[in-house]
Amino acid sequence: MPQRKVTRVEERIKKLRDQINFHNYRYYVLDAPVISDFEYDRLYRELKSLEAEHPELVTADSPTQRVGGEPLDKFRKVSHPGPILSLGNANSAEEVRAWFDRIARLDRRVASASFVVEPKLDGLTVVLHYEKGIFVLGATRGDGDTGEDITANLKTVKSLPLRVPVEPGGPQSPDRLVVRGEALILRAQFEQMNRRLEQNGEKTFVNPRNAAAGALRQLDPSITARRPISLRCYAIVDASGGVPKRQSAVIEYLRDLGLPVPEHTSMHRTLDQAVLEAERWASRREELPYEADGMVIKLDDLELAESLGAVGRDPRGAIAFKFAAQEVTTRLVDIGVNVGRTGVITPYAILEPVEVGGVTVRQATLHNFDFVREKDIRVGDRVLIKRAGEVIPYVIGPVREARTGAEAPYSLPTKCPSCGERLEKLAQEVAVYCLNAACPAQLVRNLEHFAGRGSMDIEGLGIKVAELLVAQGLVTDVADVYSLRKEDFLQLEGFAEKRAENLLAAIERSKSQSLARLVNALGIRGVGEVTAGDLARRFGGLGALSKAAVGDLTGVEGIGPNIAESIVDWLGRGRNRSLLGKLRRADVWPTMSTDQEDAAPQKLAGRTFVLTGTLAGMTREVATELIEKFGGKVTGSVSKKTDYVVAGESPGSKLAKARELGIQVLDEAGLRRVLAGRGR
DNA sequence: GATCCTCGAGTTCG
DNA sequence: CTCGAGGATC
Repeated sequence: MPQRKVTRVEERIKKLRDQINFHNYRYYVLDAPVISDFEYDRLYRELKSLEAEHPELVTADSPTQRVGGEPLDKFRKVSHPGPILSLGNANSAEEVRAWFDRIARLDRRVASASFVVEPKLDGLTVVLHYEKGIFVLGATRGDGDTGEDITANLKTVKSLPLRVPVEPGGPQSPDRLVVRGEALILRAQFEQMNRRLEQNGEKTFVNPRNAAAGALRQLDPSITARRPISLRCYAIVDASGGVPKRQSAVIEYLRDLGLPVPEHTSMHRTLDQAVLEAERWASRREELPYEADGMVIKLDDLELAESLGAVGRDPRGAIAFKFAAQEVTTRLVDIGVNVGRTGVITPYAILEPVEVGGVTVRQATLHNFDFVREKDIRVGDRVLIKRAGEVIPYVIGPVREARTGAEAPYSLPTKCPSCGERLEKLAQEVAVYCLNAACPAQLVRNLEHFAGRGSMDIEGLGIKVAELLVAQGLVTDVADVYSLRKEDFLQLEGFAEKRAENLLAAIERSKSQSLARLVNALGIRGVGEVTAGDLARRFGGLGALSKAAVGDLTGVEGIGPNIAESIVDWLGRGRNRSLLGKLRRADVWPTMSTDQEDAAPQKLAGRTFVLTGTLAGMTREVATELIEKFGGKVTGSVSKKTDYVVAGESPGSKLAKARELGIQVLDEAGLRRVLAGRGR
């Protein structure tokens, strides 16, 4: 080979690679890009075309080589330079202190040691090899001694630098540097990915961990490249030169080399402070950008940690303070069915009781029968239960690997569990219905709804009492509550003088509820609080409403042909006409004058509010009332049309959405200012 | 006709 | 809170 001089093309290629690597780092590691996506694309395309013209200049660390190479037959085995250890677990602060006492007895220096606390990332452990600063090999953890070579897949991970240091001028990497990291998918990206998969009718992933692990074990790297894998590095496994001897310095050193490191690591002078920090995160785990199953407490002094040795695979110098599990498996004992107030039949899971996120779960909804069929959930299965930030636990799906073969596919119920009527599946609907208008289960749910908070608000009439009243035959439709007498209640289980009197008084009070609430209370399909309010304003009374035709109803905002049809259908049924008659005779017949509500100046007219979180000085109901009093509107979800989002304590996803859409966020004081007409 | 928005309905444990 | 579906809007 004749000696070549460095050509202009070569220089340009090198410059482009440096720039692209730098911008990758800004974008994927620091999350702070300095150029637009458009400019980035331009650089990338230029490099790509130069490399196409000069294939001899393509190198392994070129950013264009992230996706490349042919699918593999299988992964090559790789020996790790040292054992990739796991971690001992502690499930409580006491267990952490016990760990500390044990190691303090082994070495007196522990007593005055500092600790680093970092999230215990729930992803796939990877081992990354850099030779002379170039990424040459990436492996899975495997059994801790030997892993699999997944270099091609890891190269598609954008936050993994193909060369370190990324920026010149920082610390230099030793000739050989092997780091330990975690490949994972950020929560936000996981959700985005699943939404996209769902839209395309593809199978979604159960959780970020499985998705990440699955993606990295693909033999075809182009599949991996389509998954939004991220990386966090937190330890040095091996190095040929001097590297920091303290964990806190290691993190900083890795960060300075341009490697992504975990967010929210912290240093503590005492164990107590470290434990406090770990406990603090236990209740705020949702704020971490990725899933973590605990916090790791490590001795900052790595030489001291090393000298303590290990118990089996668990090094003594660190411990994982586990969060209460938010994802567990348990046995599906049976599938039960509920009857809703509209007659919809919904399945629910009866589970072997299991702790999830600090509470014992025995039951969980299965949404609808399509869900059961799609996930192929069978009685006897082990199922994965999740109870994330929300309170409500739900079944994610069966663990197919744990099947014994005895589990039979679930078949739809054919009869109503309450009245035995044949169930019908209406055309074009997911739901299965019990169409028996006199079905006792439906009546119970109807009565519960009628007495509920957004309806007639009868205190003391919940589902238990509703069940008793229906079972005793004291109530055959919701209007019957107004003809109940004290003696009726006294024959019910758990009722004595006082309770009967209280309930009767509550029923009496409910007679003066507004027309809007009464319309809502009737439980007409498709008519809820909002629509009931619209109907009340439009018709002013039940008399006028019951004479309405489809054409009159579709004139009301928010009511289209379907709901109009549903209302007319409800009004036309004999039992409902008799129900209305009973209400009238009981003098439960409110009216609403059209101009009654316009007392306050309508200064918020046309403005839409969304409430999230808990307000300190007022309940959400009060806030809603106030906003509506001034002509404003309160809706449940944030959209472009939302004017204000009012955020209280521990707000939900709506706050994030508001930020995303650039909608003004008010705190409680801000809401008061707006209500008072000051500021905006 | 497609997309965006809003409403309704169902939901668990302590 | 989240989903699905009905309704409104472009």
